[in-house]
Amino acid sequence: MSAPAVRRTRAKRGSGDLLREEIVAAAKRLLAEADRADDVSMRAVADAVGVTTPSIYLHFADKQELLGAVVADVFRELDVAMLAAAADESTPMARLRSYGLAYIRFALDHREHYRLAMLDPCPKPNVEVDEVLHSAAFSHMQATVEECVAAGIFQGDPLAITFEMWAAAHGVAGLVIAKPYLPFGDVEEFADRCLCVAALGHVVRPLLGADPAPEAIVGWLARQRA
Amino acid sequence: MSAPAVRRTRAKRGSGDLLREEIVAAAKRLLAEADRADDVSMRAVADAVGVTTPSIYLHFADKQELLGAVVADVFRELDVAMLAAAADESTPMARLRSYGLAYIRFALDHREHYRLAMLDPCPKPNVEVDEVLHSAAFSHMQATVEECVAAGIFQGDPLAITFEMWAAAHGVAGLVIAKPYLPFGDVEEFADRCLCVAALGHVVRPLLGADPAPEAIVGWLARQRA
DNA sequence: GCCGCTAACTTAACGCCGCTAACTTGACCG
DNA sequence: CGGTCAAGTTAGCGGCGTTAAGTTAGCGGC
Repeated sequence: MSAPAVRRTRAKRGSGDLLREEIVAAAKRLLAEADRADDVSMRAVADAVGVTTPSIYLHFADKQELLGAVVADVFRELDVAMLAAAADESTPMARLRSYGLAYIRFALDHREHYRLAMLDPCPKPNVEVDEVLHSAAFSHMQATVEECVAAGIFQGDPLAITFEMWAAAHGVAGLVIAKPYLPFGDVEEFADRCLCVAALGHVVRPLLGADPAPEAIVGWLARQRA
Repeated sequence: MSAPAVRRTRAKRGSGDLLREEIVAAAKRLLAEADRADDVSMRAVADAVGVTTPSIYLHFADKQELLGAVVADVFRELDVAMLAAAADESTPMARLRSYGLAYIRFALDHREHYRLAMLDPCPKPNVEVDEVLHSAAFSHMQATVEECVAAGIFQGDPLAITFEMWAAAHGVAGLVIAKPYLPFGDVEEFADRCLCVAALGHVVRPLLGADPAPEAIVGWLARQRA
């Protein structure tokens, strides 16, 4: 296992970026196999590519940057997954639900990548990952929230509402990833309930005034029942 | 800094547990100062206590167990904080809100500890931490949710609802910890909105039937306005 | 009073890690 | 054909978690 699996042939003069892609690919594979990020060492990645460790540093400043590139690469698929999930939905609310479910499913299908992207210490914010997340998950969510606002289903600042929906989805993903042994029951249903509750909350809140106190909620409920 | 700060005197025959507490205390302090868990090394902890590194392994199997003990220790305060926050609230809904806000505030005030407890890889689930979390945060939440169900404010399985509320609170905490530079605005208000929306969602959901489809929600809203 | 036992440590070291400095090789250009 | 410089390599530093084996100090028993 420690012997260099296969010695690559040196890259042609012009293109050292070739190696860069090979490194990312190898790291991506190793990260998917391992279940902890620090089990993937620079030495292991180099070995998988068939190159010595310091060569990696010709293409990435440090390990964080390499992992950032890997995670960004994985999360580019999220865009596709979310669009595909919502392709058949015709109403904004249905799309919002599909987006949320797809987001959570993606997170659970790529736990280590999600952890690196969304659950890790952030000495310096990982620009590449954040860009991908923004352009994929976030922008779809935001656009759909804006549709909901335009349709009068939601009221308020779309950006704030998007963050709130994101927090709801992230909460489900994070909780299930961190504590998978808790009795959530079927995870997909759990996720659906959480998202549904969040969406419902946003729908109802305007009916109660801007910032409803707990008592106001109970009072409203009583009037509803009457 | 590398010289042993102060050499402790050897513990008496009966009580080696004395050192255990000193180690936890030192690790707790170092962890609060550092802002990444792996910046706290076993060597640094040993040095702070005034002992050599292997001595730690007389009391803890490995680093994870030590950090687990530290985190559990910190989270014992969460119980107090949550009770204090809700002390003046007289209705279940108000308590639920206070609990949630206190939980999020605690998480943000102890980011690294919260990360270790709730955002980290879980090769083996950290029993001690989970016990503390369960006996503090979770049991209060659950009891209050049960009150809400008893009062007819919520409907459904209290355990499931508690998990859903926990996911909401965890989502806010996790998102703000991971991406503090995003424009959430005032964090306390953001948290309050998220929790309010989740609670509202749970209040309203029974009015729409068991598992409302997106269109059902929109339809219900239209009827409400009429 | 000293003796052996063992709890409470220490010393020394292993193998891994991320990362760097300094050297070598080989493809291309004139 | 020889110089240049990108694309690697070899060697190694300091730090990490962890372990094996040795040492020291308190305490019960004779």
